[in-house]
Amino acid sequence: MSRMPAPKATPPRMSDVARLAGVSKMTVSRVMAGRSASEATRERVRRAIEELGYVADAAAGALSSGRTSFVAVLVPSLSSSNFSDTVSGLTAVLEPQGLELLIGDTDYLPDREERLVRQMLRHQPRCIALTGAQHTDATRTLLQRSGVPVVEMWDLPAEPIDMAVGFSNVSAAREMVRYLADKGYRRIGFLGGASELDRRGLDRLKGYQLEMKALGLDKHRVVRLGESPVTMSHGAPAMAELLERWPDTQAVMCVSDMSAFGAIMECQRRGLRVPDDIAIAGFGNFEIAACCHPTITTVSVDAYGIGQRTGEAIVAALAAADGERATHPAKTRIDYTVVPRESA
Amino acid sequence: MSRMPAPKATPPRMSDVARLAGVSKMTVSRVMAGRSASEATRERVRRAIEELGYVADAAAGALSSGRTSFVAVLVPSLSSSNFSDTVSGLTAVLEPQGLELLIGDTDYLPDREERLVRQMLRHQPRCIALTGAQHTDATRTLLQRSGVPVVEMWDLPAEPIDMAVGFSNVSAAREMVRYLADKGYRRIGFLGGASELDRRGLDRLKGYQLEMKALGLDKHRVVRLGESPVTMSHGAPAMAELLERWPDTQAVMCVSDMSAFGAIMECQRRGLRVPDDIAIAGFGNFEIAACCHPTITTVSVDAYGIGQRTGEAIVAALAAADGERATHPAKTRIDYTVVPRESA
DNA sequence: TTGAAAGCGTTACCAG
DNA sequence: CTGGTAACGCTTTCAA
Repeated sequence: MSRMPAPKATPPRMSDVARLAGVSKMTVSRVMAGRSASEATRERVRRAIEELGYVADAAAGALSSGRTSFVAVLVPSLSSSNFSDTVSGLTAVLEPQGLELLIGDTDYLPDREERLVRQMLRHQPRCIALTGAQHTDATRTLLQRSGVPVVEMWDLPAEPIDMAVGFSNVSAAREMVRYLADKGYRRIGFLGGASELDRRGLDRLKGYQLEMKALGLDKHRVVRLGESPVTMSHGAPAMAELLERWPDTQAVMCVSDMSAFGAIMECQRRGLRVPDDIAIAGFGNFEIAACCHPTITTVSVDAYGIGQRTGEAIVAALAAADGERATHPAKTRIDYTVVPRESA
Repeated sequence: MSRMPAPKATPPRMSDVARLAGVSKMTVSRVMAGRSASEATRERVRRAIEELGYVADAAAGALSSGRTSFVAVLVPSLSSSNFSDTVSGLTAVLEPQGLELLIGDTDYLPDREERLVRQMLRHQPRCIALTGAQHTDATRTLLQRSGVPVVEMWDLPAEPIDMAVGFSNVSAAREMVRYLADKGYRRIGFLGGASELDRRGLDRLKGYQLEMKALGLDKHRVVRLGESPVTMSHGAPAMAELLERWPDTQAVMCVSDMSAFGAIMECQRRGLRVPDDIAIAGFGNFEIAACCHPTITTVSVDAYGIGQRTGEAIVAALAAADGERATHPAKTRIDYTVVPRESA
């Protein structure tokens, strides 16, 4: 098989299509945009497009019309299933609107977020969706000046930059503590909240501490271990350390189902029965929580739904920018629920 | 907190920066590109940019220079950790080159891939990375005509469109069969390969069948269940069916660690010990395979490495396009290895 | 329903 | 080292 001599010449332009169809560029443009044109013309143009394999240049269109079809999304980690689910939810809502996602992975690093925001801004996105409410000052200034609508996801900051779609990680964690306390557990530990960069993890830790205190229980059985994103392998050593320091612990709450899974594995290795000898709870309702043995008691958060609602907020914001007096609430609260399973 | 009256006026342009710095647009352009300019001028321009919060318009730059900094990547599923790892590997190599990823999720649907390819082509990407070698005719034509270099990942087709970075899923599966046979297992089953759209899954099934036949063993203990992406929940019912139909099975090979995990859970539920009563092997070396109990014997594939090598292939292709006579092999073979663990 | 001309904001190219 | 001018490929706007 010989490599083709590259038919690269130069890709066809709209003017080429126009010439072949015997019409003006404008008519081609109109046909492509689905605007008024006689059926006959339309057909001729379509045929010319097909024959030449014409693909319109988005940059030229954007420059000329002054608007792109980009929506920027920044998540801390694409490999966390909850964030990729959020991206799926966003896609589901935005794609039918003809919007395209510009996806970025901040790796939980505020500086990286700043770099990415600057980079995406160069593409004139119609809207930007960020994860969390923690941003560098430069990022805030950048966003402010750009005038691009911003949605913050996965949290409910007191003062969103613009809009927010999420829930209180503090409250969610408190609810889990109450669930465990209701079950009769008193000596409850916490695994996670290690990274200062993962605000949501820290908030869950804070929720644990606040509620334990409110219940008059000891809130110091905390092992902060492992960087975000939280993976399964973090759970085992953290659990080991916790058992080392507080052997009489009755229940352990983990910052994520991932670490809860690792913790359970560690218990099995030590011959501890879950939940008979020690109860373990997770957070996030990842697939594994329902599949492993014992199944993991967790807090279920609709990650895909966060994406959908964010998508809706974006669509509303764009409509509003188009002058249509649409009002979208600045904050959209997402439900979460404690899901009782076998492990706690 | 009152909403700002939108300082949207109109974002600053390069000409605004030029005026404020007292130089021409061209000088601003040069400074931004890091090209020759006296230190004094450079500093004045930088200050003006800073003061105005100027962000260059990528579309205008692309139109003018005739080149973007986009690289398009299409994966079947962003929520599969192996593909998001590949994306990470790509990012690691391409970002330092000033290239930006345009990420798309085909959902294992060839038609969707075609739509996405067309959409990405509108943005004039410098290169396109696809997953697998199965594409619609229209997709191939589209790519061919565009003249954009293409890298196919995760497979090694006989005739790549342009370049390929991957491995033979057939061979990898055969190797796992040999491993199991060497361990003394004879009645070996296979779980997966259900979706006609997941070529890699089908290839693993084919590898199983070929090698079983080569070894003179019965290759019919196959349960094809569950659509791609393969999730944990697919494993349990598939395992149940297999045990129902062939109760004397000694070992089971799964199309993915995800289904292997589900299968193991099903065994535990039935009181079957793994591997004493039945051995189970996975594919992919996902994190769970090393963390669960028993740990899962699997085929390790360097997903991140596929991304890196693809990134390198892309960089080479771009250099070649720039006239630099760089030669990059059309096919890059990625290693895989059977990882013996507890489950088989 | 269709067409011609005028830009959109940047960079390439050539002068100075 | 710096500046003017002419594109880049499309859509807007205005006429016909």
